[in-house]
Amino acid sequence: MDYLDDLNEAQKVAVQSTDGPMMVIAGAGSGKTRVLTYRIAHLIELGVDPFSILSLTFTNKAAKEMKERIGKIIGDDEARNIWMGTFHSVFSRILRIECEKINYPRNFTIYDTADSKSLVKTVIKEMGLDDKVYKPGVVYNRISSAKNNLISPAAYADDPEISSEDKMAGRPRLAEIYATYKNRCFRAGAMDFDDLLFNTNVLLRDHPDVLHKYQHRFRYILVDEYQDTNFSQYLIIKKLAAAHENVCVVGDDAQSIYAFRGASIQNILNFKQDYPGFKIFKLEQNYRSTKVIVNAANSVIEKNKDQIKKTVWTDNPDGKQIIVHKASSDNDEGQFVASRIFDLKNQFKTTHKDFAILYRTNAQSRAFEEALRKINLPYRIYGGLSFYQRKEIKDLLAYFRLTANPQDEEAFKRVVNYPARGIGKTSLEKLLIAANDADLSLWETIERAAETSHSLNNAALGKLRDFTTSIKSFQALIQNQSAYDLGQHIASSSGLLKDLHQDKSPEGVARYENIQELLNGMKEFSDSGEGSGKNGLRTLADFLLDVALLTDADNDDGDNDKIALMTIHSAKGLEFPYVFIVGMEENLFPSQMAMNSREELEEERRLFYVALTRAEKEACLSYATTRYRWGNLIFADLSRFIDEIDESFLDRRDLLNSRKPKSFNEDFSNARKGFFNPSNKSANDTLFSDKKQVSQAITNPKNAGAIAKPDDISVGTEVLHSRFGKGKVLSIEGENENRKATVFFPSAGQKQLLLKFAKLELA
DNA sequence: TGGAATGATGTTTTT
DNA sequence: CATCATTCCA
Repeated sequence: MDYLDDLNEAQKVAVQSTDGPMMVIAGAGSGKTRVLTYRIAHLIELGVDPFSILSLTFTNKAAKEMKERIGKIIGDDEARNIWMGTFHSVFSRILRIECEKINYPRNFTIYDTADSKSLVKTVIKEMGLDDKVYKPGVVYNRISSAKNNLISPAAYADDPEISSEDKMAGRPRLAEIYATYKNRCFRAGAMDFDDLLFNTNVLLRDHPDVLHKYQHRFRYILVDEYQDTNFSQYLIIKKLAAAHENVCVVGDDAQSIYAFRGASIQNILNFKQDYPGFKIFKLEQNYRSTKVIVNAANSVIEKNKDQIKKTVWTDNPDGKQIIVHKASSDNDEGQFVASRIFDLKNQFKTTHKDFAILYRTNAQSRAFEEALRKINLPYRIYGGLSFYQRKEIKDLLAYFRLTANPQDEEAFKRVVNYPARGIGKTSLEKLLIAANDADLSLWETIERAAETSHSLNNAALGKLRDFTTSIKSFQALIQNQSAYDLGQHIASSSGLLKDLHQDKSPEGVARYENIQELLNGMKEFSDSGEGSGKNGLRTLADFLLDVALLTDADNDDGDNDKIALMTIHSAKGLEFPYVFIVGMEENLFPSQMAMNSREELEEERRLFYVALTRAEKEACLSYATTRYRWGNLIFADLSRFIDEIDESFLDRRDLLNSRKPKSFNEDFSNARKGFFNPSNKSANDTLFSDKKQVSQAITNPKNAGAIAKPDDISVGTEVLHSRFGKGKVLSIEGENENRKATVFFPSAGQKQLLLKFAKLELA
C-alpha cells in the first residue's frame, strides 16, 4: 500500500475511511480527484469487487481519465470493471437493461437538445399557439427544470405556484405542452437528457425488485462534483445508497456553477440530514497554483454571502502577479493573447497544451481562432458546435436511429425527405395529423394506413412506403452486420453520401469528410470489443447506445499539443500552467443575463473563481473597450470582478494609458530578441517583413525564403496560398502593415487577406 | 414541391 | 453578423 505515500494527511484519512457516508469539501486544486482515484484503488486493494463500485463524474472525459489513473495503480483489468461515468451515461446503461419494465422499447433513442426543442416547437404549433409567446427554448427549459425536480406533467398542472408563474408570464398552457411533449417522446420511444434521470427515478420508485438489485450491486458509491448535482440526481443516489450507506460525495460549494441547470446547494444540506452520522473532511491545501493565484481567488470568492467557510492555502511559490490587459477591440484582444502565448512559449520553452484561453460565451472564440491561426499556433476549440451536432452527422445518425428504433419521430422527420424523395411539407403535415388522430407514431401510421383515416393521396403514400421499405431493409441487417458495415451501407444506399459528394464547395467537401470521419470512428468501434449481435458482433444499435451523450471533449484526434479554447464551464476540473481569462467586461462577464439577483451574480462570481483557479503558474485577464455584438460596435466597461481582486495581486498594465505603440509589435520584438541575435536596426525598423520572417522561421522554416513581401504584390499578381492554392489579386487596400488584398482563388472563391499574415508566394 | 431570396431575430453557461 | 425561417417564385 505504498501508494498511500502519495497523499497528504488529510487526503490519506479521506481515502482510508472506506465505510459509511462521508462528504469531502475540497477547495480548488486540493487534489480531490486524487482522493477519489486513490479511494477507489484502495477499495479494490482491500478486496472490494470493482463491479460493486459506482463512481459518478461530471464528464465522460473525467471518467476516462480517472479509470486510467486507477488502472495505473492497481492494473487495467480491475479498473475496467468499475461502473464509472456521468449520471447520464451510467443510468442510460441501466435503463437500456430495465426500460421494458417502464414500457419503453429496448432500443429507445435519446433525444438531444436540438431534437427536444424541435419537438417542443412542433407541439406548440400543433396547439395553435404563438411561438413568439411560447418560445420553444424557454418552454423547453421550463420543462427541463420541472423534470430535474421530478415534477411530472400532472404535478406540474396541479401546482398552484407554478401555474401562477406561467400565467404571469403569459403562458397559461405550458402544463399542456409539457404533457403533450412527454407523451410524444414516449410515443417515439425516446428519452431526452432529463428523462434519463427522471425515468431512472420512476424505475427505482415503482420496481422494488430493481431497486433492490442495484442497491446490492453498488456497495460503494462515489460522486464527484456533488455541488453540481440536481434534485433528480440526488434522489437516485439517496435511493441506491440506502442499503449500504457507503456513499462518498466530493465537492466544493465555491465551484458550484450549474444552478441554472437545477443544481442546488440544497443537496449538500440534504446530505447532512439524510446521514446524520456522516463524516466530513475538508481539503484546504492547494497544490496547483501559486500563492498569488490562490490568494487572488480567495479575495474574490470572499465577496459571496452564500458559502461554506474554508481557507484554501498553498505552499507553492508566490508566482507572478496577474496581468490585466486592456484591448481596444475584440480582435485586438485576440492578437494580444496570441502574441503573448507566442512570447511565453518561446521564453519558457513550453508546449502549446500549457495554455488555455477561457471565455464566458462560445461566441467569443472567433477572435482568438483568427489571431492564433495568423501566427500559426495550433489550437483546439472545445464545446461550441460539436461534431455530433453538425447537420450532416445528425442526418446520418437519424438514419441509424430510425433503423434501430423506427418510432423515433424526430429522426423520421429529419430524413424522410433528405435526400429529396418528393415527400413535401404537405404530405408530412397530413401524416402528422393522421398520426395524432390515431395516437400512433409516424411509422405506424404508414404501416397501418389502410385501416386508419388520413388524407394522404396514393402517390404520397407510395413514396412514404418506399421510404419505410428501405429503412426496413437496413433493419434486417442489424444483427448480422457490424456497425461499420451497416453504417457504410446506409450512408451510400440512402443516397446521403452521393448527395454530399456532388457538392464541390469547400463546405460540401468538409461535410463529406465529416461523414468519412464518423464512419472511421465506427470502424474503430466495430473492431474493438464485444457487442450484442451475432457472434458478439458490435452492431449499429450498440454504436447508438451512447452516441447522443458524447461530446467533443471525448474525441481525441491524436495530436494533443494544442492551445485550449473553451468556456469557463467546460474548463471545470481542468488545469493549465498559463490561463487567459478574456472578455472581462461588464455585461459579458458577469453576463447581463445574470445580474437580476444576488444569487445569479454570486454564481457568476463562482464562475470567475473557477476560471482563476485553473491556472498553475500565471493568469492573465483581458478586456476590450469595444466589441462587435450582433454586428454592432458596442462599448464596454471593465468587469467588476477585476476590481474585486485584491490589487496587490494584480499587474494593472491596463491603467498605464498610451503605453507605447501596440502590444502586438512589442511582443513580437521581444520574441525576436529572445531568439535571434539583435540586429542593428532599431525596433521601429524591424516592422513587418522582419517580424513575419520571425514567425515564419519558427513555424515553417522551409518556406521562409519564398514568401512574397507585401510590396511585391499588386493588382493582377498571381499568387500561391498555402490553403487556397493559386489565385489572382483583384484589388488592394490599406497602407503598409494593413495592406489587404482581395484575391480570387478558383478553388475557394474570393478571399480578403491581410498581406502581413497571409504568407502569399509569387506564382 | 423545391429552391432561392429575402427578412427577422437572436447569445449564457451543458449532460 | 450569422443563422434561421418564412416567403415567394418557378
